[in-house]
Amino acid sequence: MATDKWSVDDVTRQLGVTPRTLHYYEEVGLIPACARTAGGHRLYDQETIDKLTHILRLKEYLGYSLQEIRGILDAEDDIERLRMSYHSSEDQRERQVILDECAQSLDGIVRAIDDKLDRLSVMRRNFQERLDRCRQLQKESGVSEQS
Amino acid sequence: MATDKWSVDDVTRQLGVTPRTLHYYEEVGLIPACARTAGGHRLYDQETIDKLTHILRLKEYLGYSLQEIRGILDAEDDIERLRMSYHSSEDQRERQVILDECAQSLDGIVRAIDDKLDRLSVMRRNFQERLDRCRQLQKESGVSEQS
DNA sequence: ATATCACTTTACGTTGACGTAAGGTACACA
DNA sequence: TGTGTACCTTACGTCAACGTAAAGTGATAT
Repeated sequence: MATDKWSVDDVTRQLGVTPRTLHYYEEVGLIPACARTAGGHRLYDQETIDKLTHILRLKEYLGYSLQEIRGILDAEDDIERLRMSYHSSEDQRERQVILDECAQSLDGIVRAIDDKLDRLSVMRRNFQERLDRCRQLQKESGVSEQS
Repeated sequence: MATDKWSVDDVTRQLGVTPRTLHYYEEVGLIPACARTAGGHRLYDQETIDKLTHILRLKEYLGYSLQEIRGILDAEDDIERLRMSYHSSEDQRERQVILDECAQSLDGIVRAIDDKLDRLSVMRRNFQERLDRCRQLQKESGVSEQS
């Protein structure tokens, strides 16, 4: 039950982003408004830091825009809420609808990643061939220099 | 020896970009200034279309900026020139230097793609697990509705 | 020949994702 | 209790990669 809190400086060091980025993500609603000290300084909890890590990966590795990321996060939050309220199940129909939406969203993401993996593999082969030809030229060039 | 030429409209339809994009890429030197009709309308040849295809893939699939892409294209052009002038070999030292640079550049790209592939795979697994859990909830929810 | 596109150049506008500066307050430490 | 950072809000600035509008010319089909 440590419920540790970290300052802006801590977070920026840990994640390699600027304070402005943290403020901006909060401003556009990507992360929730975090706790504050008596004087108004921000205090980030572990959950938010995890979320930020997730966001940065989606951005850097998958190339999603912040808008798209918000869509993904929303879908994930929906699932989490459903999972929490599993036994309260007020409206089963709505549960089903939300679950369908989430499954579709997640399935879309997985498919998109698969596509990306395929295309990346093709490009990898392509560049590897170029590199091989380049190395071949290097060898030939080296041989001709020996004479 | 057809040396066919295509209009702006042809190219934009084929590649799914706007005329402005073609103009812009020419403006910043990503593609060479193409041939024109007597009246000044652009005529693109196959080579330029191939280059554009390559550029768009680098942009979309690898997420490179136009600046980075120009660097890659330059390296590729260097290799091509070396390949063409193989037997004229004026300055062997310079050949070696250029070849080294190209090999390093290409190697860097391949490594970057490998990194990307790894990270993408990790994220794929991650989202797949989320999807599986979602599907599990769907099943459970469906079962409870049957009662 | 003429109407209708397609295309040209020039140049200002836009959007996302922050950068940066200003002016003031909070925190931590000696 | 001072003092040097760290942080706050507000707000204008920036940069890439185009979008878009204007005003005019070229291509083409009837």
